[in-house]
Amino acid sequence: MPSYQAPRGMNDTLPEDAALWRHIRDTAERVARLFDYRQITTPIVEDAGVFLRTVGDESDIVQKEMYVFEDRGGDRLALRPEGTAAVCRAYIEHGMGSWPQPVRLFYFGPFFRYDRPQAGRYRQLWQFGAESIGSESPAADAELIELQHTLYQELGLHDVVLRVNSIGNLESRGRYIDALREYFRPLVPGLSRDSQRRFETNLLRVLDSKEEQDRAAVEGAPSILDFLDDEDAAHFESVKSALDAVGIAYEVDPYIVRGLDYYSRTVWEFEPPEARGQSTIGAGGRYDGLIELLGGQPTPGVGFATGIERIALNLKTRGIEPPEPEVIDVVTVPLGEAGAAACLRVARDLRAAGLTVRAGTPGRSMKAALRAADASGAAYAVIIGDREAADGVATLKPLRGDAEQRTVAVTEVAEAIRA
RNA sequence: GUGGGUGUGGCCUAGCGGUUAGGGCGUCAGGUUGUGGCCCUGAAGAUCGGGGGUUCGAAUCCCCUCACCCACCCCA
Repeated sequence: MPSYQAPRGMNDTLPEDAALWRHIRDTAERVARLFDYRQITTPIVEDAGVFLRTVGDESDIVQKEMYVFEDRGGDRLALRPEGTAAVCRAYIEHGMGSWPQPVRLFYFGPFFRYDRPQAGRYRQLWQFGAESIGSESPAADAELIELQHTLYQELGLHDVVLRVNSIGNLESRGRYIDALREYFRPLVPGLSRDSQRRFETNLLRVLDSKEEQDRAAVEGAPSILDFLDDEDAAHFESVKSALDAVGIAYEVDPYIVRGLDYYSRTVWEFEPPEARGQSTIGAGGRYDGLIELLGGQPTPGVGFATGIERIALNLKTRGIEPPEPEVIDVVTVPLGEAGAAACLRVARDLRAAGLTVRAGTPGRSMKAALRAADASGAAYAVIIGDREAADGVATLKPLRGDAEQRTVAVTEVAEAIRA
């Protein structure tokens, strides 16, 4: 019988990565609080309609990446592929429209996409996201971008590049796509094979082509920014001004196209420099029509999501370590029966004093026990054999530096370590 | 979903038709009487991802399958 493996595209996060993950999560939550965003936790499963209605029938997420199943009661449920639609569902369900607007929310949790796995792309992925719902103001867009930017700065990802764009509203986007099609149509024979296919299946993706032979055609293509109406253009200008005001560097990239249908106006993404492949570390945008699609009152919103695995990957490649790695203060070395009992009592007292204590395994030789204690990285070994136990003392042995070991009363080990 | 690459004890890896499948790291034990880090010795641990086939003989060749990686697609 073959032994079990984790499901494809899903990973165990091992203890060695726990501190890094905790650091990312703590930083994200702390930064979110600095902007007065409050946490919302929604179920991992939603009615499939929440995503089917909002993400876009044409999108890959709906077409082929969603885990959908029927429960025993016959309801069609989906493992959530993204956070925004679920948060909006909660906004409507809990009447947040009558809260002070905008409602600022953040979340942290697992999401699921039935993709073909690749480095940085998983079937279960963790995201941190923030949403500001109820404000049409460009100030909200800029606030989210600033929040996200602050997060990366706090984590030490100083070199990530911010690219922003405006994709206007549905009508102007439609006009743009028509114009783009007309522009490329005569050029199709000269395009790469991939781009010829994209011309038919996903026109906007032609703009993303990395093929050298497409470059001239792509560079001459019309820009969506020239198709924005006055209001959308003014909105985008205000977002950029706000970013300028707080000194956040960005690059306007008219070729950014967010994957989800519900986006309008501002869209953005953060990427490591020189990155290829599954490299986008986090992305966001405005989704003014989304709440209405879910049956709520017309309500504007804007938000972003960032991938925890991709952040972790980038921190690792830059050699950034969590500030507080897991440390052991003390390892006990119990020798003999009386020593073992005394060790248990001392360990309990040390833990009560807030020290991390690894209980040494009784029955090992002292040499073996001390080898293990040393390898653990602990600062001290507390040795209690029957000899010490009889006298009510412990041998406190510093494992780092060159201080001498000393004998202290079992009741005073914590004080001795603190001193 | 499409195309390509990889897969040897927990980790890294040698071997690429006939080896008791070798090494390093790690783990455990020991180097005399209760004291670690270096060093030394020993042990456990691999049906060579899984299944099938070719062959007198396969980790080594072929097929299928699974997983990971890369590109596409798409995206966090």
